[in-house]
Amino acid sequence: MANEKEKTEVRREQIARAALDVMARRGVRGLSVAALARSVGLVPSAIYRHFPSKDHVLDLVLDQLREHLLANVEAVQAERADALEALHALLRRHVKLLRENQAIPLLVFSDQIYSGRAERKTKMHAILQSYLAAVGDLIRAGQQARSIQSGVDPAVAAVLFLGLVQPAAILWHLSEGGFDVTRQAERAWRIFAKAMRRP
Amino acid sequence: MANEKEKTEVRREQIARAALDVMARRGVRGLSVAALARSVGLVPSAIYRHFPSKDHVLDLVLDQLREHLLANVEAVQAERADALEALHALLRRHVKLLRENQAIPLLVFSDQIYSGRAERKTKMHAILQSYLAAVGDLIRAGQQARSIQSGVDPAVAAVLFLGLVQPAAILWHLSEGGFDVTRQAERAWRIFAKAMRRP
DNA sequence: GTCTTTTGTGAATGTGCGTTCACAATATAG
DNA sequence: CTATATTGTGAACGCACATTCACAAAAGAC
Repeated sequence: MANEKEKTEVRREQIARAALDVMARRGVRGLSVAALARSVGLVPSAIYRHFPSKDHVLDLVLDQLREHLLANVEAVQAERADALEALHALLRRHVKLLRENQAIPLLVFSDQIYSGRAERKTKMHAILQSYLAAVGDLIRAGQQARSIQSGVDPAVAAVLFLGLVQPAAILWHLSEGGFDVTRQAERAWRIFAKAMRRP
Repeated sequence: MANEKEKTEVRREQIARAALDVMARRGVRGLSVAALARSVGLVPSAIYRHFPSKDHVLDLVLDQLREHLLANVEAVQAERADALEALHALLRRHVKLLRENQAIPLLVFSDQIYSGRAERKTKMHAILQSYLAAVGDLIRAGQQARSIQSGVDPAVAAVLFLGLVQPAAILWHLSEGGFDVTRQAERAWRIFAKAMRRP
């Protein structure tokens, strides 16, 4: 079935990638070991050469997600001096990330997280926390640089920042791709920025 | 097992209620027919006296959700003249609804919706759409009454309104109830209202 | 080249769970 | 009070699916 043998490290990446693809097409529930293997061009049992269990595949996906999110934060910090502009750029990157990995919202909200092993719930929580902390720091920096109002609580605003995209992502899935997330995020940003910007 | 026989209409309500309870405790994946039956004090097969399938239980839960959401909108329309105050009251009711039915976010985001029968996904979409439409109408009314800025797109703001709560609800679940949704919603509202209110 | 390790295969196992069905108990109608 | 409909029970069926295992093939070491 496999065209050729591959090193485990290569396969692990392929499998994590395939997991996202399968979930994007068939939903989280549709991610069976069989479907996963088929998508990579392997036989179900071969998955276990590279992962001790299906759970560990999702763990790797989550690890990659965390790295991607934090890389986005670092990138916008490096390329934008103004905090509000950095946040705006981060929002665009966030939307791009979700558009290119449509399964992410499905996974993040899935009961694979909430009913699964407690460790995974903890891991997901940690990912969100570190992202929120980074966004909060960005906002705090903006307040010190006098470009963001000092009255807003950075932690509160960071959570609201997530809210600029989250409902839109849900709508995008419910509408089978008919809802324009990019447009919604851009317009919601204007509202958000209006309240954040210092007069 | 059952203390006594009950009419189907009573049982259906009990079962729908129990479904939310079980999901709140064990997650959506933990909602087995067995767990559901046990929670009502029945034997698994008895569920099928009142519902043709487990799917139909969730359908009823969704129907009740829609009614509850729309009832909230009508209530705040009746009790508040000012649109922004009505929206604020709606937010509080929304938070209360989620706090009293902790399983709602889990269900709404679950793959029971996204990987299940297409009809349920459609139904969920319709529920969200009608809620968003109602919120949009509220905002439009506020614009005509000159209490809300005319520059904002009501549809965009309605989606953002959902974003005031949605990430908070996720965090609440991830933190095992440690995150204060009410507080977050209240403070996020101030930011939101600042951008919406007419100067 | 031979030996060892790594990767892939196909069949089999076990389990959880939705659903069905024949039968029992209770309520309702006439 | 009797007949019928409604509701509840326990056992059994079947299916989807994660996981295991003995064996095969390719890669790497020496």
